[in-house]
Amino acid sequence: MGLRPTRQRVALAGLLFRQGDRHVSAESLHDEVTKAGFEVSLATVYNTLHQFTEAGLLQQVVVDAGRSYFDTNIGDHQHFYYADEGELIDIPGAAIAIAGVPTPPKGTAVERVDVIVRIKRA
Amino acid sequence: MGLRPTRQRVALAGLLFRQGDRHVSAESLHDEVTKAGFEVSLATVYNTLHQFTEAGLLQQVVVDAGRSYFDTNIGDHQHFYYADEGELIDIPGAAIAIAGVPTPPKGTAVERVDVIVRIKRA
DNA sequence: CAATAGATTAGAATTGTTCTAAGAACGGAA
DNA sequence: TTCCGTTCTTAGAACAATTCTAATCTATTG
Ligand SMILES: [Mn+2]
Ligand SMILES: [Mn+2]
Ligand SMILES: [Zn+2]
Ligand SMILES: [Zn+2]
Repeated sequence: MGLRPTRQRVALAGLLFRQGDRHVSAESLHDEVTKAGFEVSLATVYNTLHQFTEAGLLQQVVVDAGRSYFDTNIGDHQHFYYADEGELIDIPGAAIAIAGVPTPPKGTAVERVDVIVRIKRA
Repeated sequence: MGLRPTRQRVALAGLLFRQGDRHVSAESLHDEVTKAGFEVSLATVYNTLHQFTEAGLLQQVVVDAGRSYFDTNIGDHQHFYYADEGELIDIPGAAIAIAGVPTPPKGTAVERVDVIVRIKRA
């Protein structure tokens, strides 16, 4: 699965990786690439985000039923999720310590431990 | 918001709370209630699951883009998620210890900390 | 320069979820 | 007990997020 540097993929990669760490939804990235003057369908944005994820360039973070983000920060870290604003905020991996994860069921291995700290207007 | 014991709600509550702890999707519960001989629309199953959640009888667990479960175990606990089988397995709350959650942004407070241990065929 | 295999794209289809408005149940007044 | 305003309930329709599929494009090989 060699990813060719097509017009669509180059445009999306440019937006995703130019600046620092980003949390984007498929929809928001599609808006962005469209406003930047490129013609890319939303389906292609999804395809590309999944391909980049599979290639290890992105991480997918699922926060709500029917709402997921793609994260350019692929290092070990966790998230605050502020549902009122639909906003994801990074928590450095070093900050949170998770102890006591039990042995997973036979025949399986731990792939990733996701922590979402749900926050609310106080 | 007094919930009336309607035919639909009584049927759903019966299925949800008869046996031990359960993780159901709206779709799977709808199948179940239909097979049990009741006529309840899928929209009503969603309504009811959300009402029960708001009433503190259920917890919603979001695992994948477009896949969420409702959990009759409302105590403090966490989950293994076995994506290959779409299966959620409880981890007792006492097992996992989470330390070092940073202070949330000003004006917000922590509502809940969700931990999902994603497991894979080894 | 074919011919072929593999990759790409986006429209269409599907899935999961929420909204809305018509009807049903309730409670108070007469 | 009947009427009536109010609140609650339900499910069809609408919507939103995501995935599928097949037509098209690209690369590779002879
Ligand atoms: Mn989105
Ligand atoms: Mn479902
Ligand atoms: Zn992040
Ligand atoms: Zn559970």
